[in-house]
Amino acid sequence: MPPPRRRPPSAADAAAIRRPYLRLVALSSTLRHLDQILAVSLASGHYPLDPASATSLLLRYASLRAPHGHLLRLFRGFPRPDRFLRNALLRSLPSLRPRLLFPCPDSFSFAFAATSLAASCSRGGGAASSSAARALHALAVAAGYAADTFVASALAKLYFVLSRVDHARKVFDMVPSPDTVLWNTLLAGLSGSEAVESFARMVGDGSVRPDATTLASVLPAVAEVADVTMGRCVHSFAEKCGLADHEHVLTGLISLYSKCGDVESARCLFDMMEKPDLVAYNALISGYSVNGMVGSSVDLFTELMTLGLWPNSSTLVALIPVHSPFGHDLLAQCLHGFVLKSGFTANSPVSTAITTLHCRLNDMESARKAFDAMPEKTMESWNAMISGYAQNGLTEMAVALFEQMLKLNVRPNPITISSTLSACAQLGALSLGKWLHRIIAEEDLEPNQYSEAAVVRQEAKSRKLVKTPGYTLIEISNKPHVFMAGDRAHPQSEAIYSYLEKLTAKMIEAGYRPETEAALYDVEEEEKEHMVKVHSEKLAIAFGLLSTEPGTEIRIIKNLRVCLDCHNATKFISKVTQRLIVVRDASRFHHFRDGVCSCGDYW
DNA sequence: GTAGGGTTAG
Repeated sequence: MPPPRRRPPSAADAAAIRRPYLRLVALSSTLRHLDQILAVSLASGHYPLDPASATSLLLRYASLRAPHGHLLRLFRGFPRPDRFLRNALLRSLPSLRPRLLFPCPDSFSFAFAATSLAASCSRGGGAASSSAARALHALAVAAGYAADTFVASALAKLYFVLSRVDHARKVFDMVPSPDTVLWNTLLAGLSGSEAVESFARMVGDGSVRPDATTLASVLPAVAEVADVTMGRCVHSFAEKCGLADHEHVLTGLISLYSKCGDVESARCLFDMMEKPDLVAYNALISGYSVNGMVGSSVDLFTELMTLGLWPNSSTLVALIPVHSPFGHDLLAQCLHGFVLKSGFTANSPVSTAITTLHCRLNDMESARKAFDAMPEKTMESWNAMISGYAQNGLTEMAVALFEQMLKLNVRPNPITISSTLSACAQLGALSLGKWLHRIIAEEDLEPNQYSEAAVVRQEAKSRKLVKTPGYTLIEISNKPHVFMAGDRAHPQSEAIYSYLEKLTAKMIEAGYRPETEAALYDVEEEEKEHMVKVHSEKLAIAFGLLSTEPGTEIRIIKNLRVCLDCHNATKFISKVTQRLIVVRDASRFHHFRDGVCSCGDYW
């Protein structure tokens, strides 16, 4: 029997089914549900749908991540789309379709257009996106939407994504009465003192109320520029506003206190959280790591894994102890193993941290493996590997990698250049060094900026009220031991000094002559101290020799640059004791073996 | 039937 003929639906029919239809669409939780609704509409002669139903169907498809082709086909099924439907498609597609703006774009159109352009830019759009952004901005201004806070915040965000802070500020300045969201956009986009100043302006202005997003946006900037006192001020401000319990604000505060070195306060806030999420865990893990508490950081990592939270790249970058003064061979292997197994190898920041870690442990083969495994190397990746080679005395490898970088048309930055220059100097590769200087002069790598940087560093140093005291760290059976110059605080102090005395006699026999004070030049604070004081490196090495079996490698870490006399003495110590001694000082690694140092006496 | 802003790593 043929199916009964249906009469076409009247306007009254359409209105009657719209409400349950919209409800049905809103309740659908899978693409399959939506497909079924669509199929029923077609079969029952209700297609094409009215624009309102079509809009909700399209947005629901988009929110369930339907393929973009599907969204486009759906859209094209409506011969006369209204502005709602056009706006819905503009919002749902991942890159800007300027044609959808016309005719008669409204404030929704501009806000959606800016948002989709920003999304495509953050996925790696280049210079073309910048001109598209300016064109969109000009259209919005011409259409009279420059003062609309919704349009302005979307446009400002777009410019921030494109790193055009100047344009973003202009967008903000065009709005006579910015609302909280627009202020928040500005605060989130600016960094450091600029953000802090704008925050002060916002609060001082008094016309808008800061909310949790305001604080969450400004806290990273406060942490960047401020000391712990200002951090506490912002914290009490948050408390006064009743915003200090908000999860994101708490996370920002945890990060702030961690960066100021107050890990205890950070932990307190973390413990206040009802159910800390991954971001909160990451903030505290990072806090522990940068403050040298690698054990606590690993414990917290274990805790989050036990809770079934899966780490992301930030977790691993925070966890990998590239700042720790100690070597962590076993931890390095574990973490590298985890990165390999969990598929983070392709993540550049993670693999760069792994590269740096291996370089610091002088395991250049593993470092190179991690480096080579990165499908997309960032500037940081190149710099990590090049400076790793340079610091470990593999100067030719450093220069070769630098050349490879240039061949691949990757532009070096000042850090790359200075690492390579230091390698050239060690190699005595004068012509290559000169060539590099020419590159510096030819490319918006002004040689001045290097000398300026040096002046700034010097300035900062001389202004410091308390100079960093020199110390040396040595780890024996997983326990750290710290020595200062002339230190007698160590429980085995007596044994260390008497051993050092005997050792010095042997060294003198082998030809060692202690340097006199006059021979020292350009030295760090500790070296200026009176020569009768025994430098911390010598104490740490003597302790290491005493505490380990013959033949064991000695590995020490000095926070300042190793002095001329200690460098010379260590050469003799390696010879008379037949030990490999690895010293990491403030600028590089030194491998002392049989009276010779890998740095070739250049450091 | 449609909007804009956020916390963590380097």
